[in-house]
Amino acid sequence: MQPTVTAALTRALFEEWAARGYAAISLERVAKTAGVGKAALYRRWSSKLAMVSECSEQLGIELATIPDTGTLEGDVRKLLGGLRRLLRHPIVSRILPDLHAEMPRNPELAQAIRGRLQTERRRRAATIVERGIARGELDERVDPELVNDILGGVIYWRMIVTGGQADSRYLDRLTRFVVAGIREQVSRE
Amino acid sequence: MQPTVTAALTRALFEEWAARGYAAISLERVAKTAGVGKAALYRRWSSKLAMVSECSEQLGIELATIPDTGTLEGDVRKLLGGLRRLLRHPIVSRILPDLHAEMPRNPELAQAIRGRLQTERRRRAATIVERGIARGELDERVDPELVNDILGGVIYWRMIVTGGQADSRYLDRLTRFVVAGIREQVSRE
DNA sequence: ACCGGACGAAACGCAAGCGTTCCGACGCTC
DNA sequence: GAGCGTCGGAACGCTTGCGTTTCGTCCGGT
Repeated sequence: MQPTVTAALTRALFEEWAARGYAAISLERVAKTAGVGKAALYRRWSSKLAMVSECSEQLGIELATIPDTGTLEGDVRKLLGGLRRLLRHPIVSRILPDLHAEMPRNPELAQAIRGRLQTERRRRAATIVERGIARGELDERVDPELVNDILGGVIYWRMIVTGGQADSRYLDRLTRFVVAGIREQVSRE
Repeated sequence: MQPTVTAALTRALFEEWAARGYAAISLERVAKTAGVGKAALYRRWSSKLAMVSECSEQLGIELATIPDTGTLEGDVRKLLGGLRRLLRHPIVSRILPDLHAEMPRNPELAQAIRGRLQTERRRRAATIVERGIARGELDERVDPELVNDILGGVIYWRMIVTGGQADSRYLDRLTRFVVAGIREQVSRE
């Protein structure tokens, strides 16, 4: 098993996925793109689902932990900046919506993804909220789940769904929006 | 051209779309589901793309205008409630993410969708903001675009991407969050 | 120098689905 | 009641892609 061949196949899979969409992935084209025979592919994975499931797990790994900037607003801005960088990636930006569309139809895939990407994301939102509480910036009743939805949802919607861009000015406004919302969420309850 | 046949084909297309995903739509199955010969289908649409493009335009029509509740908070809550009802629809909730994944790969489809759904959505967000300004609840510098992203993005993310549910309590908190954010957005600029 | 495993390439049988064509049946209009 | 258009159903040739198999080759270990 040559590792270079495995790497070439994995990279080719993501290219094919981004270009054609999940359902239209052809392992024939993947092998050809990788400059590899089909036999080498089937020696590693038994089917399309097996290959996709295993390779998908590499998607969310690069998400670094959020550095502590000292303020809630700084942390939020930093997180949004990281998300923007991720969603700008030409491969990721095409694969993510495809993945989300496929998950309800493919329980095995859904389990692999939810177990990895989303747990990680939730953890990061929780970290930010906890820091805010520890600093005294936030009431302890703030719901990390809602904060997580807002941090992820708005920028995902903006960049992926509507195809709009998110410049620094946009991120700044969004940051202020989110911070104000987090504070207000509890102060009136 | 029997209208009942056209209706049966259209309905069958959406069922097939929701069940299999855009790329895996089979017009053979669509015709069979509709209880119709393939000839009847191809007498109406020249290809899969033609059928999907035309039928897609029926998706966003039902979006009613937002009733004026008298307060910004009431309007926002009403809009979110309507979105929740839409996103709970079993067919819509499956087709929408599939559509968003397919749009970057299919310019013709993208144009049809962006021209209909998104323009309509933007208009509704703008209406709410304008009412808020007219009532004196909002500063006139509020950016309707950002408001639109937040209204649509968070609940879409919550219900479609993460597969979570949005109960009334969640919508109430989200409403407070959004209203607070809208106000704060400008007051500090 | 030899031997075995992984390699690229090509062909296999099979299934699905495209868009087309032909058929006989049914219903409406004149 | 004769004629025309649409209907459902079936088959057509064609392409794509699956997963398998068979080659001959190349490279690394002993």
